Amino acid sequence: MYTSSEENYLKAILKLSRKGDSPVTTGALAAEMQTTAPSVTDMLRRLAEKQLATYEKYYGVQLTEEGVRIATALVRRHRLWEVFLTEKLGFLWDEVHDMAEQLEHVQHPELIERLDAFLGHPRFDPHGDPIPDAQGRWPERQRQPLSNVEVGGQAVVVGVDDHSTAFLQYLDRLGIGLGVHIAVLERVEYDHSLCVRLVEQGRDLTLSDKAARSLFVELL
Amino acid sequence: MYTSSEENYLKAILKLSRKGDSPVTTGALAAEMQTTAPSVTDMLRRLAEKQLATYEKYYGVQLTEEGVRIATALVRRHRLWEVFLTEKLGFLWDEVHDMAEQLEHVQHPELIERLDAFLGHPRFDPHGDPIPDAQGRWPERQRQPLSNVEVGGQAVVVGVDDHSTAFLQYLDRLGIGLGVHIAVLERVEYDHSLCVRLVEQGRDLTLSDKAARSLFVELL
DNA sequence: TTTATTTTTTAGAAACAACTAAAAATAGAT
DNA sequence: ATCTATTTTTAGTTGTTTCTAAAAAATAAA
Ligand SMILES: [Mn+2]
Ligand SMILES: [Mn+2]
Ligand SMILES: [Mn+2]
Ligand SMILES: [Mn+2]
Repeated sequence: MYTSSEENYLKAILKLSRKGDSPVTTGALAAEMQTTAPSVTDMLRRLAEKQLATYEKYYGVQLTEEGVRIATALVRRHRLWEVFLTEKLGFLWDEVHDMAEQLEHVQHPELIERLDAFLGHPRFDPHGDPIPDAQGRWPERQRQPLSNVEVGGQAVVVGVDDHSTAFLQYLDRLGIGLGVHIAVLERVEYDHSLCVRLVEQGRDLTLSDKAARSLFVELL
Repeated sequence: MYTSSEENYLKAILKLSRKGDSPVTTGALAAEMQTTAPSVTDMLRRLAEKQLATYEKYYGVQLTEEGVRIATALVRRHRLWEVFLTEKLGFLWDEVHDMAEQLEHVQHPELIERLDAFLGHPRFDPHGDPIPDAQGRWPERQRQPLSNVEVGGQAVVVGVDDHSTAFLQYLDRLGIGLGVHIAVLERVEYDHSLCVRLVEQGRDLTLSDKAARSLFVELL
């Protein structure tokens, strides 16, 4: 129905507008898509032409209802494939994104619902990100950065804000992953770094403020 | 590395040349790819340029070693995905080809080997077609059309020559699928149709010559 | 061996998706 | 309000993949 390139733009526009920056600017999209501003302008005209977005010159772009529908379905496909790759094929959470970027474009009316059932209808992906359901509804979960938790508080890791391989592999080496139980022991006032205890492993370690702000947790 | 279009042409050239028509002609490729002769000529030049095929004007095309390697890997990916779709997601054998056509182009160094292991290293796909191994070797099986089996002979269905939805759904309705045990009861001389018994179901039926020639069996 | 038919290639064009360089519009600062 | 800096759009180009129409080559027929 739509090209992979069009779909990637729709997904990027949805991501940026859900982050709050709406309407989405040409420059923000160029940065997100790692391309140039003229390429973005071209595509925005095509998306508007196809009624997937409303585009006003020098102002920005917003998805139409149909655009949101398609972009949300893409996020659903991307994240379900990520679950498949980790749960069924044994890939690590830092390895699956690039494959999912390709798999999400596979078109078939029934495929993704079968995959969803095969995976047991997961609500969150390997990075803790919500998976929209078949109707486009997003599961909600009250999560916050670990850096917000007060000293003495306890929480469970439920997501990451930074999806880079470097950060994910660093977390692996520390023994931190989704579901890990963390107790905040101390906050260093000098650089806001955090001393925490991994409750299950019974191991203490120090996290930089940058790392603590990139970890999402649910309070206990 | 290569575009989906290039990969599709490589796969088609491999298919036709394995069928015996080598070198492959522009016309045969145009028919196989459902496109026009000029499009084929263009692509053959590009494939030759990239050392994936040797192409001589007005003569035909042959894959290079690298071309064979890539095309064989594609067939492997296509057929492993077809196994996944039937075995794990519960699709029927007439539903999986179009999805596999898309999935086969997903690029990743480890993905297909992980999928192969997850599926238990199958050697044949849902249509009975051989799945090349990671080194590009094709499993062999001495199979023949059901129409060749003499009266009184017994055989097991191991493949189909016609992959059309119409034929596959017709077989479903008859109760014929891979692994079904067939006994040939009688050959009608008039139109070469075949009276057979489905041994497990204990049911007798008549197959046209066209159908019997499209069914591959292994003799018992 | 000409002639006619079929097949294949060339020529030219269109749609898509990307780019660089230059012009235009907007936003920010004096 | 004017000038400056940034952002965005326009213009022009490239590469890919497809097509139709016309020319050229190969094959088949007379
Ligand atoms: Mn991802
Ligand atoms: Mn993810
Ligand atoms: Mn197939
Ligand atoms: Mn098959």
